[in-house]
Amino acid sequence: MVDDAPSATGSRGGRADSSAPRRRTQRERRETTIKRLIDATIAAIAEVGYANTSLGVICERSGVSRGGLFRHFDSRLDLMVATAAEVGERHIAQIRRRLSELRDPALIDALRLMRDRHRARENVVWFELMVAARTDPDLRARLSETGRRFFAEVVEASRLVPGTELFPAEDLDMLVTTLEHTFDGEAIRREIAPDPVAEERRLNLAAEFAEFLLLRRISRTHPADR
Amino acid sequence: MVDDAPSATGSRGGRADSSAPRRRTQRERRETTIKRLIDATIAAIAEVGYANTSLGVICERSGVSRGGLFRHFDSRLDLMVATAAEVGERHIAQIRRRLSELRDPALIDALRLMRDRHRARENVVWFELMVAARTDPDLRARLSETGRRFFAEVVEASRLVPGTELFPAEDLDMLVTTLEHTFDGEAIRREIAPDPVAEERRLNLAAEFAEFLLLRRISRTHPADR
DNA sequence: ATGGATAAAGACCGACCGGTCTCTAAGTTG
DNA sequence: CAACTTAGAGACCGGTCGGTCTTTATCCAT
Repeated sequence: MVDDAPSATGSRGGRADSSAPRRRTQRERRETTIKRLIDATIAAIAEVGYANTSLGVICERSGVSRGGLFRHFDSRLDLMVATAAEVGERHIAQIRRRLSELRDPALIDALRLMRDRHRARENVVWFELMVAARTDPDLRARLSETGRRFFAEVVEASRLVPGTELFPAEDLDMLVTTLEHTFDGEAIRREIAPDPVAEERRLNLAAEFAEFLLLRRISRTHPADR
Repeated sequence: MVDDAPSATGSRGGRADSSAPRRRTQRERRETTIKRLIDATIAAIAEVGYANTSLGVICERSGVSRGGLFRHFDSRLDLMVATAAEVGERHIAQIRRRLSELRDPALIDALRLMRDRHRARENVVWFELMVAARTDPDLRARLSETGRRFFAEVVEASRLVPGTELFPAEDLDMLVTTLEHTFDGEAIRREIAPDPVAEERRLNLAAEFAEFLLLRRISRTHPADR
């Protein structure tokens, strides 16, 4: 029994020992633990899938015990729902950030960005959760609220791409959703049957087609030559 | 101990008792059991998903015991692979059959048929298996062989649609694959956020995209006005 | 009929699952 | 400091999982 260190009364006084586990508030403890749990859940779902992401692997990866987990989440489902919300937010944030980094992006750039984002961890996890929700009524019920908001935000974010202002909301919604499906499907299939040539062709043709739709809109809005 | 019925020597002689379990060859026994197992697996995956389709539920639904199952399949994985092959064949067969029922179908009819097929059991099961394969190396390895053949056959079947002869192989392949992704994604999302209006609109968009590809090709082959 | 092979049944096994419970550690409040 | 609350640890539980094994039914060849 060493009972070392003068029991750390010195939170004040600026002790030089920086390696000692700094004192944290309850709120900090709580939040970092929750973050570690959700991060571990995201990583696990991306790597081994929703079904194989057991509480055991989550605890192992996060370094949090079962007791710690159940302090913050009442059930596995609750943790999964929180994870869904988190990946949704990150996905949107990433899209907005990268889109604004590109100044005045061409359609093809925006599409490529979208495709890349759909191959990224956040969206893969969201996809896994969606697929799991199809056959899990509880998850489906909880996810549908999150889902509708998420879907709407994706469309909203797409408004950052120049040219989209020409589309009425309903058209843009349908178009963006279709692209999401396309890139989701591509991301899955390339795990089994990769086809980089077709991927590139698909991207280019999607851009051309979108361009075509835009031009058509313009010529209808301004029936120029007559 | 009743020891009823004269031990059924009378396979010959046309006994009127039709409810007695007719005598079957080993081959018949084997094949019907296998069929019952695979049918049960298909139904279970469609209803409760790949992960929840345990051997227990398969045995329950099929009325076959564990012993019976393991006589014909060495592992759950083997059964799943066989199931994948079966749904693949059925999917293709259905497409071909329905496509040939429509005499000279318009593009939009073919697309609607395709969409319906992607909502049907066979394709949903195939989709579940694909998603599971992403995070299950064994399943992925076994499915990739089946998959490539299956994907090729889908494209081949699409040649039955009038007009497709105008497409070069690479364009048609890309187009059909894109449509598959689109309808797969739509089929999943409508479980959480159904949107029938957008679905109909999307169908038209798909038709327009196909026509766009054609026009584009023609205008390049015959650089008309100059 | 009889002996041998194949088909099917179901009890059984260790591993792992989600969730509970008890106890200790750490922060908070007076 | 002491009393109290919150955070976290980890042994533990009943249930289910994929897979094995022994036993019985059925078909086939002779």
